[in-house]
Amino acid sequence: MTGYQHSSRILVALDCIIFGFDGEALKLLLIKRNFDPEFGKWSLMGGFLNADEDLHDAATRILFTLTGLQNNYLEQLQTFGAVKRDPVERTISVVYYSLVNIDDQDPLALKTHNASWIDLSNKPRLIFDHDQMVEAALRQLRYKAALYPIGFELLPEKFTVPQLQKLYEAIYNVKLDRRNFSRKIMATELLMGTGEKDLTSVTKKGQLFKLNKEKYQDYLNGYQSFLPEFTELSLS
Amino acid sequence: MTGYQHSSRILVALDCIIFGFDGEALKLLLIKRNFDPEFGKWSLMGGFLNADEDLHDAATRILFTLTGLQNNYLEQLQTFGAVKRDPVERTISVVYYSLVNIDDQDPLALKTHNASWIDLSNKPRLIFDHDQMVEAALRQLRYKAALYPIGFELLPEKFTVPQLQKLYEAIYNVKLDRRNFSRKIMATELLMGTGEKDLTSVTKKGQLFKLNKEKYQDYLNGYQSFLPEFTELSLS
DNA sequence: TAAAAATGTGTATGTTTGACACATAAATAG
DNA sequence: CTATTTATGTGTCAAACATACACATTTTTA
Repeated sequence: MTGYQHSSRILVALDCIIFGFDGEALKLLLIKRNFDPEFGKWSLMGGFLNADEDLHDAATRILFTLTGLQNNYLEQLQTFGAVKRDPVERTISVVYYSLVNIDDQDPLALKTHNASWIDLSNKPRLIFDHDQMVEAALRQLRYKAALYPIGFELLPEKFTVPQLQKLYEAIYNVKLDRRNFSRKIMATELLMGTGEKDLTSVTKKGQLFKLNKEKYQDYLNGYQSFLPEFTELSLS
Repeated sequence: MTGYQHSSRILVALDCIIFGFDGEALKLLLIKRNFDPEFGKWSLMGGFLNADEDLHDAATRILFTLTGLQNNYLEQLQTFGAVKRDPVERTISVVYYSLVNIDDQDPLALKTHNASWIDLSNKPRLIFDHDQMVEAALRQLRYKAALYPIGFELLPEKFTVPQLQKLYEAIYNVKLDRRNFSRKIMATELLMGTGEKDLTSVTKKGQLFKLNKEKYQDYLNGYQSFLPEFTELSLS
């Protein structure tokens, strides 16, 4: 609601949780701060909302600054607004999370911002309430990836079924049965065979697939759900 | 992220989507504005964030102002931040949604604010981007009610199984099979029989149940999901 | 070249969902 | 007050799905 007598104006920040996948584990793009406040500590990438900028545009800008990427999956997560969350000044932070292909981003931009990809399992303590943000983002990723096939945003354009399985095992931190997983994925009709084989990766077997874009859109639009039984794994 | 050179401070509003259930249909508590701007039009209840106030506390305050209720289910939904969403001044709005027992609230507070319960199906056009907010809230309610038994927040303390079924039919806008629904609900072990029968409502039959608080907590904590097959209905 | 590991396809079993039958209790119409 | 209609409570069955596991083939490694 708006239009009431104005209360005080408040600083609006954005923070981005950036997920990647290296074939084995889920990774986060984190910053070792070479600026104040909290110099030397780890944090998420963030920035402030400009007065003439849409919220989503601001998130896109911040993501672009760090990765050089522009067309990634980017979704608003939640807004954190405890009074003392930032000890320096009262600031609320609108948090976004993004899924990127870890191989695509700009290494120079990473170096400039002193950023690196960290295994989720090795995550250092982050400043302020950033740990809570990451926790919430992981929960949201787990929920969303169960109903929509957004996991593909973390993979290269072409990938094998076992690669995809490893991704889902990393997201949900479970071991899955190869045969059942394959059958289920194939039933979605989301994959199109390329005829090629994977010659690049360490494991040089397995047929390469890519996404069927139309089917993919159908799933994103919610005409059917992706792996609904995974919602069970999304809880807690 | 915080601690960068400050950009401009921005007005932070909150808007509340308040859901109720009258035994037949899902309802929204809406305001016919008797103040500017947009005098005479319908909107959500809202207000501004104070500088010394946690975000969630502000939402609680706004909900209390309108309903006189304090311990309702209240969850943050999303933050709306398009530059021109409020034509008067740049304002971002953090949106919360709440589930209340429609019989519990303070009729005086409603009158004071010119608020009334409106059937979701009869919702008038709302100001600004409030229609989008309602749409997002309904989607979130549908998702959440599938995995967690939060629907009970909309019912009185004691209720019958058919009442509960009507609620879920209203939330998901579907017709459900009485026998299958009953079986499934009973399997959750969430209901405790009171031995009483419903003598108050129009329909004077059916055993009255109340929530098993411990089981309820287990479900809220995500140790198991509530009606997972409903996630299918949450999509789109 | 042989052994080990990863891959692709297939089958059987238990559980869950969704469609439907029947009996009983309560409300309504005459 | 009684008959009819409506709402409620419990049960059964078949189809769909999830899970567990077997086997043959290909690729990698020793």
